[in-house]
Amino acid sequence: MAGNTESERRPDLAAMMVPLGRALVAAELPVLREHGLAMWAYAVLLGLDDEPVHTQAALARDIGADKTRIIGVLDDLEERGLIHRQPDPRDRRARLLSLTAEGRRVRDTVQSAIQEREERLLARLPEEDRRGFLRALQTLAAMPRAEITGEPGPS
Amino acid sequence: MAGNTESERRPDLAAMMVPLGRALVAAELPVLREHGLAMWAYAVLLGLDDEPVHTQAALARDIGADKTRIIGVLDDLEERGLIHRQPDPRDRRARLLSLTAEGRRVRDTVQSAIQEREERLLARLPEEDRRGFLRALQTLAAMPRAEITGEPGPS
DNA sequence: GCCTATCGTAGGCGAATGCTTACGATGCCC
DNA sequence: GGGCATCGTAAGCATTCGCCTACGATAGGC
Repeated sequence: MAGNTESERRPDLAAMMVPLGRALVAAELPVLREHGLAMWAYAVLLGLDDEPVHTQAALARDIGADKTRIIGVLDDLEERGLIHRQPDPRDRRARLLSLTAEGRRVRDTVQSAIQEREERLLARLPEEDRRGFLRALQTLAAMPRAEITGEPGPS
Repeated sequence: MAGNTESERRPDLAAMMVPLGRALVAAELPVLREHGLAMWAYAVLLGLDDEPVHTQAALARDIGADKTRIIGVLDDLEERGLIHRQPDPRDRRARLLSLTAEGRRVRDTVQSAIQEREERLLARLPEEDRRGFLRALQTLAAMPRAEITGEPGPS
């Protein structure tokens, strides 16, 4: 056993990760619905988080959406006063995107509610596992996709 | 700040887990295609893993698929000699499902290739994080879905 | 024996998604 | 100032997925 510390058979990472992800999303949905947000709308609020400016195309890329598919989402969020969408004076093709104060408030409220649920879940893990889990997850999530797929990527 | 060891802002679990899951699936696809397997077919091979017997409906439930949607997959796998599908003598409505020797071989080959890639990825994590990550992931993945969503479940 | 439920199979519907094309407005390189 | 690229917008297309209905065969309770 000495050199074989973790040779226990385990399921594939994806086989665990994907259903878990689905379940976590399902857990988010009621919270989002309470605030009248769809998943993509929430993703937009999160994507606008720190970035002060943005162009719609860049935002779409960031949150893994299609450029043409978030337009309706942005329309809705703008109408509800959660985001600003002003023409960029320096590039009149682009629209500057930012959260309104209300948008920030909604994002914080929703994210707090969601993460509170998540913390309740994480609390059931042993302390050491939880820390490693969160650190590893953040590390992996921050990796460029090409490093995970092993592809050479779009050279 | 003493009692606040991990208060660093972190993304939502789902926001990390879902894209990561997608990337891991994308990493699996070339391997699967090499062996002529679609994702659902691989899921079936994995689902038949240890269970000696099965009914198609139970298998579908296990791998999170629709009862009516894996029929074609099973047809194909049977035709290729990777699974057995015999009528159950004790319940002539049902079909007993099992892996053939060849099916087991393919499953092992593919899974080894997949997990080898995964190990290369995991190797980039610090040892302690990796252990906690894998343990926590297995714990969470083994939880019934209702415990994650927080729903009372289908009582 | 009847009634109800389950199994496998077939087909279809509606929503979501990724991808593509097109178009007018605009910016940038040279 | 001409050519090319990018931005936002609109529309369409093919695929996938979850879900639902239906149907014949069969089990099982009573």
